[in-house]
Amino acid sequence: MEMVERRARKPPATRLTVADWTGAALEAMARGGLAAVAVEPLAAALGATKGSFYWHFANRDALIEAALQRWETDHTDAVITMVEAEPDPQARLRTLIGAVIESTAIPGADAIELAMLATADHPHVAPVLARVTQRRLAYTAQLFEGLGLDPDEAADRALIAVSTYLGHAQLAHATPELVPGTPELRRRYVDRIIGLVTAV
Amino acid sequence: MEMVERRARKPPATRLTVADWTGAALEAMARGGLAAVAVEPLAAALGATKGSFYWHFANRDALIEAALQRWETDHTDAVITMVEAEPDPQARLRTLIGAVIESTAIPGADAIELAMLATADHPHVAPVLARVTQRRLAYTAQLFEGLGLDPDEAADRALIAVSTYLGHAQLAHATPELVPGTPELRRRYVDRIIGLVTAV
DNA sequence: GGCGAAACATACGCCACCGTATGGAGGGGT
DNA sequence: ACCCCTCCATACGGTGGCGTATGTTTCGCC
Repeated sequence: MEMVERRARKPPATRLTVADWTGAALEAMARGGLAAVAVEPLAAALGATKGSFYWHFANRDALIEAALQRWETDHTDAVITMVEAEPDPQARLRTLIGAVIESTAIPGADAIELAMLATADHPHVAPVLARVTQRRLAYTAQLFEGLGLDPDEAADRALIAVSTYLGHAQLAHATPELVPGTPELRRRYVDRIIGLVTAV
Repeated sequence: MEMVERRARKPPATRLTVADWTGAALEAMARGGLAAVAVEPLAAALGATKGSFYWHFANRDALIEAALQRWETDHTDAVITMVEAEPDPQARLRTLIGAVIESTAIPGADAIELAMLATADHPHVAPVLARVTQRRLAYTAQLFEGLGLDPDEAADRALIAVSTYLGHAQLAHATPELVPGTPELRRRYVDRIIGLVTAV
């Protein structure tokens, strides 16, 4: 979430940077998915033309690759570092699950991630998705091991927990009316998830 | 899964029906998502031209609507009727979860559903998705109530169960290497899911 | 203050797809 | 046998996006 901010933002009237393009690409992806990462619309949104774009990038694919890479580095461990502030594994797990469930409640928060899941087949998306998921699973399993579970059981529960998050994100996006809508309901819901997923 | 089979299939050499077009649309959707439901490619795949298509349908949107409606009716309660064969609620829940998890292991089985989730914003997709999800949640909650849980708790657990399925389907599609790969591992995994989700 | 390169605009050809217009084939009914 | 209505092919114009080619500005720098 860095802010390079070379000059003005909306009507640049000045030169654009690679970060401007990747940033616009990620915004477009959040709104309309990978298909919305199109050169000419992005140029229009930035107040420029394709001439600018094709100086900074070889083609559309290069932009996609750069944007995804930026997302991965910007995004990785954003939650985890927050969770690590908690003392014991139990509290960490609650913070983690609470945070990710709550994130699905604020509209557009997981838009890029949902867009990537929607385009998981894409050759540039797949490896990013695999790495992020792998990291999440490993970290979550580690939390469960901290609760005293053996590695097998911890791995399975991590898979269940991550699946539950992904499915909830999907539901919150596709059918928000079928998902706990108030903070209190969500709190109760998170409590029940934790209760089930940490059951002895 | 009916087979109308008017005449020959691949090189029709005869007239096409609405079902031919919606069927081809669903196949294309399973392979390439909603974006792959394109008139001219479909016509080529059916050995016809656009002239045929625009006689049966007003436009591409009408085809999408018809295909989605067909999917919803063909698809609804396919699993549920199988589950209803089981005697007690406990066995029903196991059959249900086992079946849906196993379905994510056979490639392309949930392709259309994943494609719909990937395009949940589409005005024709959203209501279909909402209805199907609503039915699933209601049925799953009913199963949990059959186990003696009060409605609130049953609803929450149904949401958790459905979310877990959706997330698992997502993972199995995006990163199949991170998901239980053998029938034995999946059996153990399903057992653990059931153990957690039915915990007292 | 002029020069060269970096950054951008303009204009073009191309492709894939949508939708329309219009002209046939082909089979049923009488 | 004819006709008509169903079904389909052909041909066309239009749109949106990709990539290239080639000017044009703007800046750093000496």
